[in-house]
Amino acid sequence: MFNNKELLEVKDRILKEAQQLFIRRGYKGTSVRDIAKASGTNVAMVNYYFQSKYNLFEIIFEQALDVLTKRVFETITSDRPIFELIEIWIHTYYEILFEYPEIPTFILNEVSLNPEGLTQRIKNRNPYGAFSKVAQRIEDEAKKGEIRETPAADFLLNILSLCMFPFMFGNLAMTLMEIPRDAYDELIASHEKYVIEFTINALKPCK
Amino acid sequence: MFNNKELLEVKDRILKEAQQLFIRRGYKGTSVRDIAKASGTNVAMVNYYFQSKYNLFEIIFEQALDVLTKRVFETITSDRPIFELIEIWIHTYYEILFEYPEIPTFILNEVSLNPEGLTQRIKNRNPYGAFSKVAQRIEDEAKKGEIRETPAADFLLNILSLCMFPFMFGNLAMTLMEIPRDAYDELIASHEKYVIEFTINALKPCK
DNA sequence: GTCTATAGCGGGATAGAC
DNA sequence: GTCTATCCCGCTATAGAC
Repeated sequence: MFNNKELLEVKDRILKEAQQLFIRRGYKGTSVRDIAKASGTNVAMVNYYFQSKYNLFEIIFEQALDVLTKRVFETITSDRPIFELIEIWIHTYYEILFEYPEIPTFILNEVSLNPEGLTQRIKNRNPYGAFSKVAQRIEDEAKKGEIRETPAADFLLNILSLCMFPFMFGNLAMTLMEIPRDAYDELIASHEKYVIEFTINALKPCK
Repeated sequence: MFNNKELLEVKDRILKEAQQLFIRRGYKGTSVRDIAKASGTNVAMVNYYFQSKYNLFEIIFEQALDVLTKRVFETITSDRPIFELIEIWIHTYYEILFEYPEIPTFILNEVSLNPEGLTQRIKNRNPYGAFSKVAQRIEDEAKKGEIRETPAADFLLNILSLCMFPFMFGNLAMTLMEIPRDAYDELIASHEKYVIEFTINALKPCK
């Protein structure tokens, strides 16, 4: 509901269009004028509701962090069998990124352009909590002989790499291969299965 | 040699500082005034030698592409044994990115902000040539039973993911873990070894 | 709450003196 | 080749009428 632009309150229309523009064109590449025009209002309204461009940007940035972290944190702290957990973990990332493919590029890029201002916002979410639980899990499974000896931090980084990079590479890949969005989506969907298989093969001991 | 700023010609000083600034702050985040000041000259000189900001940017962008592609293309078309080739392939990426860690973020970000203008420049390099040779190689080795059945495109994407993402993630990781550049460099160096092991384990059939 | 008008700054580019 | 001065534009933010 409320897909109709006209039915949304001005404030929400601004938020919605700001999200599109900031994520696609970045902070520097987006002007308050662009946001005002896209949401069918004017510059004064944007500042009336959000005080400043940067303040509006911070709200969008936090929303993007939510998308990338909330569901995944829930998923990886569950008590499923280890290979099932890994499969669902990867699948959750692909499902999220299928819907919001530009978010990893957006976040990493804005953080690298403005580290002082933005990293604290990520730290506030305490990502260590969720990840240390996974680390413990990996250690236990290795002791049981279910998986190979595996440094948890390196493994975590591999999962992030294998899930995020294909979407960050998407724009480039599509134009290089001269295929439209749909076709790349299909490639990505089959890539997900390969990534799961690849990861599980890498972890499984050869008995 | 010529490390001393004063000994370089004005044109080369501008190129050098423009590289730093464009790669670190992006096209939109860098002004011609910044470049002029950093190279100890003025705006008029930058335009005298390079006509426009965008023209100068294109030169820097091409240089960045060179860094990321030239050595790797040579490496992966060699006739080494397959596992040795994979090890050297990954190692080459890590060696390059150790020296220029910001380049993948820079390229992917600028392409996503300006796809029409920049992707043609990548296509011109004909990356298919090198990659199709690797694809053939993977197919042959799978037939011989040296490695598992492996879709070449997916495998290539995994290699890119596992090599590039850790550097793109670097800025964020460093501030999250509250460690300085040196410490992250050490983590990356040991991560390289894990990535090689991980990849080879994923490929090796369990005999 | 909404809008027009404008202040005030920083951007890219160039004219023209030397 | 080099530099100063300047044009003109687009940006963020706000004042003030309604």
